Amino acid sequence: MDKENKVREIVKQKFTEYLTINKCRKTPERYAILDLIYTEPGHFDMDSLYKAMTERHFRVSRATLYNTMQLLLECKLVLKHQFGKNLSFYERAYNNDFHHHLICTVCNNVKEYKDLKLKMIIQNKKIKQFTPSLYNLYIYGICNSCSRKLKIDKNQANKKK
Amino acid sequence: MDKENKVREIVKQKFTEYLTINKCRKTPERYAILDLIYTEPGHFDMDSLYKAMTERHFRVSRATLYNTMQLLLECKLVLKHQFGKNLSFYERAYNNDFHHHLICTVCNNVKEYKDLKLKMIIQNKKIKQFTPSLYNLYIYGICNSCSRKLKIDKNQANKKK
DNA sequence: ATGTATGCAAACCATTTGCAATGAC
DNA sequence: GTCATTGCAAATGGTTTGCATACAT
Repeated sequence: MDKENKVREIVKQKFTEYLTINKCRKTPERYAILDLIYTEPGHFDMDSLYKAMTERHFRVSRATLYNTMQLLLECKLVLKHQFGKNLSFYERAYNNDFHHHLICTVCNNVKEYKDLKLKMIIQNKKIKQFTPSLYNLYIYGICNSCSRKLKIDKNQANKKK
Repeated sequence: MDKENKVREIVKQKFTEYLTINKCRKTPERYAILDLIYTEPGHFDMDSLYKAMTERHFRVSRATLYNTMQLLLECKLVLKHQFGKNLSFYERAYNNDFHHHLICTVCNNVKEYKDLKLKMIIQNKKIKQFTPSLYNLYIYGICNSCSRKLKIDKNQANKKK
């Protein structure tokens, strides 16, 4: 069994545990959604997940998607993000190297940014009167390809003068 | 002139500069919104801002509120946050000590968390192929008053056994 | 058998948009 | 006088909800 399949088995077990403890039913829809989420890394939104489910010939209602996502957030198998826009993004949480996020304010692209040292510093912070469970660091700015384009635009504007 | 009034004068000047450079009109609505935002510290959402404007007997449409907020975000006089919920929060940016955010996942309260050392570490990070302009650190967890309540609930559950 | 979870469609609600009227320049 | 900005009301679009049906237990 390759590593990816092993991960999918493990998260399935974890999900089963969670559903059992919380007296929730183990429906095929819930497992199908979890499985799809763990077939590909990276961020996704609800609409693309909905379409991907359909492509897999396992159509579920949007209501069920949201319901299941809520469970997956609660048992920390999925993380949720909101990068300034009015749209939520999600990503798998298990076996996904924790990373921060770089968001380009020009093209809206999101890049992962891994910094183990920074991660440790934030995680080891002792905070008064608060018990942290997870955190998100979003760094906004301009990515290289956008800043290159902006430079070219600027040069062309100067030439015209 | 007290300090608060001075700050309001300065941000007004900064806004005027921005509007001039970008050839936008200097409407009373825009200045009234900026002024209101800078009369009180802390986070606010659009609805409370809308109501506060009305209370001040300066009613503006929601469209204008959103329009103006966009300008204020662009000239960095206001910061925008999304704490997991489907609602945006804002806060003044000028003369507001930069801070991180602690979000209680039980009561949804948001607390400011100031840590100068952490701030400096994050701000001084050199990131490859990316030019950062601002960042948000959101720490999710359970606040003290909620964890106290949870403990009491747990004890009462045990007594019943 | 019981009641939770599903699909569907309608409702919700923050935000955006189109357009006529206003007013900054 | 011109055209950006406003207010209004309608539209948008992601998310939630209510309810009858299906199905996990």
